[in-house]
Amino acid sequence: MAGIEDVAKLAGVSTATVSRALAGKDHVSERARQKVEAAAAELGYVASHSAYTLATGRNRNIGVIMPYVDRWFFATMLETMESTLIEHGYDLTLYNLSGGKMQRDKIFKDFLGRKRVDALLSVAVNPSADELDTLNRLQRPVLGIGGPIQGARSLAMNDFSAGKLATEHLISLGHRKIANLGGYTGSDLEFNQANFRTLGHLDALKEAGITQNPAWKMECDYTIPGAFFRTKQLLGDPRNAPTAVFCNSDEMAIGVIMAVKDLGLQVPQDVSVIGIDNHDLSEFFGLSTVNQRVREQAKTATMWLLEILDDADPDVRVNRHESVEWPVSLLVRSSTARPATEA
Amino acid sequence: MAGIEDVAKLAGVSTATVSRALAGKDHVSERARQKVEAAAAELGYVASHSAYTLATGRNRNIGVIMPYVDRWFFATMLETMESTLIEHGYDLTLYNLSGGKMQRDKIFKDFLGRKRVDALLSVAVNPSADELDTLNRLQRPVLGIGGPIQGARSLAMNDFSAGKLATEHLISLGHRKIANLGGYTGSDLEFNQANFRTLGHLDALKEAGITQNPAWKMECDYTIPGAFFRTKQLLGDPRNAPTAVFCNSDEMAIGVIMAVKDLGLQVPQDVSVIGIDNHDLSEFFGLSTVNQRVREQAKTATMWLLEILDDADPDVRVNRHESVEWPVSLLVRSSTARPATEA
DNA sequence: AATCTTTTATAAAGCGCTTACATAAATTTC
DNA sequence: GAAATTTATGTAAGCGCTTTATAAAAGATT
Repeated sequence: MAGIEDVAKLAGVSTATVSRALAGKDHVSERARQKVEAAAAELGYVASHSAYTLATGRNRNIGVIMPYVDRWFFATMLETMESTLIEHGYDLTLYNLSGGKMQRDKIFKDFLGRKRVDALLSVAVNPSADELDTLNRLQRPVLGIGGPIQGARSLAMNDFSAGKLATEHLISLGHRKIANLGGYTGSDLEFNQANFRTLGHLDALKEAGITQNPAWKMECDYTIPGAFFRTKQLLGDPRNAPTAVFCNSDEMAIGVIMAVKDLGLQVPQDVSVIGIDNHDLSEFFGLSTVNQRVREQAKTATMWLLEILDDADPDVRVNRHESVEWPVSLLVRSSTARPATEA
Repeated sequence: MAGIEDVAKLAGVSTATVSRALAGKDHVSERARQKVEAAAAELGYVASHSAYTLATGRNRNIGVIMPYVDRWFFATMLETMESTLIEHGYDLTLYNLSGGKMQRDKIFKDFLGRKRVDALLSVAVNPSADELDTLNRLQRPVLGIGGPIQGARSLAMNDFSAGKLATEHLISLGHRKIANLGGYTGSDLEFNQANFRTLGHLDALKEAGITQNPAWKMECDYTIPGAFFRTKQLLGDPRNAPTAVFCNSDEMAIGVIMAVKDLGLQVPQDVSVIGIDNHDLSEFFGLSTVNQRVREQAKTATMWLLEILDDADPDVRVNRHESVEWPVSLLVRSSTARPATEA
């Protein structure tokens, strides 16, 4: 494979000139630049990335760390981040935490320390104290998205407010009997940022003076089947059924809609359903939701990180806690309406 | 940040010993190894990856190139590949082609040439002649999965056989009126390997002596909503409706099931439905399908690539065309049954 | 024509590791 | 116990680029 010396020889200049010409820098005559470009093209030369990195200290590579990749929210985030990064000349190295504790440890201990990435995009991960320490030791910008990261910047929607917004919509329609499908509250590492949406929900109920039936606050695994079976359970006894369900995610809301239909009931006539996310399938299901514009969010975060990286001022690149709240909005479709009992 | 010299100084040995000790190589005394390990731990030292790469020529990094990431098949492949790679000490760099033609060109022209990856896992991509050329010039192992790659190894199921298998199942149940939801056949770059499943379907019909109503061979975009609306169309006229639908993917099959229910009909009593994939949601929908065990497939391919990379014989690492067929099997659940008209 | 600027090109010094080769220490063999 | 062998350690030469200091060429100024 051709190296910089081959190009220099063919173009009849020094390697320094080749380097400058190809990097688009000053102090290269037009004539030399053309010769170099022609030679590089002829040899199919592309500068070795590791040599570039070793010489400059720059990787042009961003690490993305997320707890799953085969879920809509994460896959969508990832796809948008990748496109944005490629467009700006950056590679994306994926670190996926779904492989269990040992793998998670390996990623934090061995991989992140290798100085292979210029910065880190951390999507909805909840690092432990040790992991936080590793992150800080990296001395590289870290940007949290989909949830805050201690001691680092973050861009995330306010899960509490989003949950409150959704529930307030239901209340404003006249619903008083409102169920919630939320998340597990297991170990710290498993803690899901989205669980805060339930807190917002509860706050909205409290402000409206509504006392909730404890059976209507259900834990669920954020999947369609999970929500489906929970709903069957929830609506099993018609005398004690809610008139509306707020789900912490659209995927669960879709499961709820399916279950309602399966029971021979109708959405929104018999049960109103609202979720959070604006999932790609939500429009199809006519689901009312809180739109968190995942793609724009991912793009904005990625661009922000790139700006931080480009900043000449090293002080700016030092991490500081600087949370930016990503605005969300209610998106009313056809899955929510006034409760029938009110009519 | 600590470098190898710092560790050497602290441990009271030379950098060569540090390198050998940390790489777990021979010719290091137990005493020295322990001193080095202690020093490395104290300083939080991890070898710089670019220096390692420059010195050894190895990246310990695999490129994964795929047309989408926010679809179940691809996201699942990706997640499994990542876990498998991390487990074996490799990073994963993602190249996603969904960003359009310009981005695709950029990836092939600029990124792949950077010698940043040791090998490439190409998931269901159909490279053009030029792109194939780039791939070959890389002089790195390439393994196709989810579809063959010219001049390279591949591990993939036989889409033709899978389509045939699914349709034969329907025929063996007594169905003669069978529709198919398949893919677009647009430009070469957009060509979807999964479209071959339709060819297998047609072959099965032909062998059974069935002449298909041309209106029952429908193009569809491999999504749930797409299949939903196609099905409404297909079953709109009951006098001219098929008794079974074979879908090139489970996602479409799910859309079909929803549409059938929405029309007040039942699966499988009124319409049998079968797909291909064994999507995570297929069990929930009771969908009969051709199981292609995506996770095992991804893991097998990744391990194979790693073995090729580990092989001392450089001849083995040279690419050759060596297609391995991934076996699939029929998985009958409750969405297929004998046609009612036969009873 | 001689001097001073400005522009363009080069030589060479790293970047932080690995590893072949050289050397020293420990072990075995006669 | 000396020679031969094995094992441990160190020295230094790369790996393939970028970039700083330096020199050469070209232009501008007297």
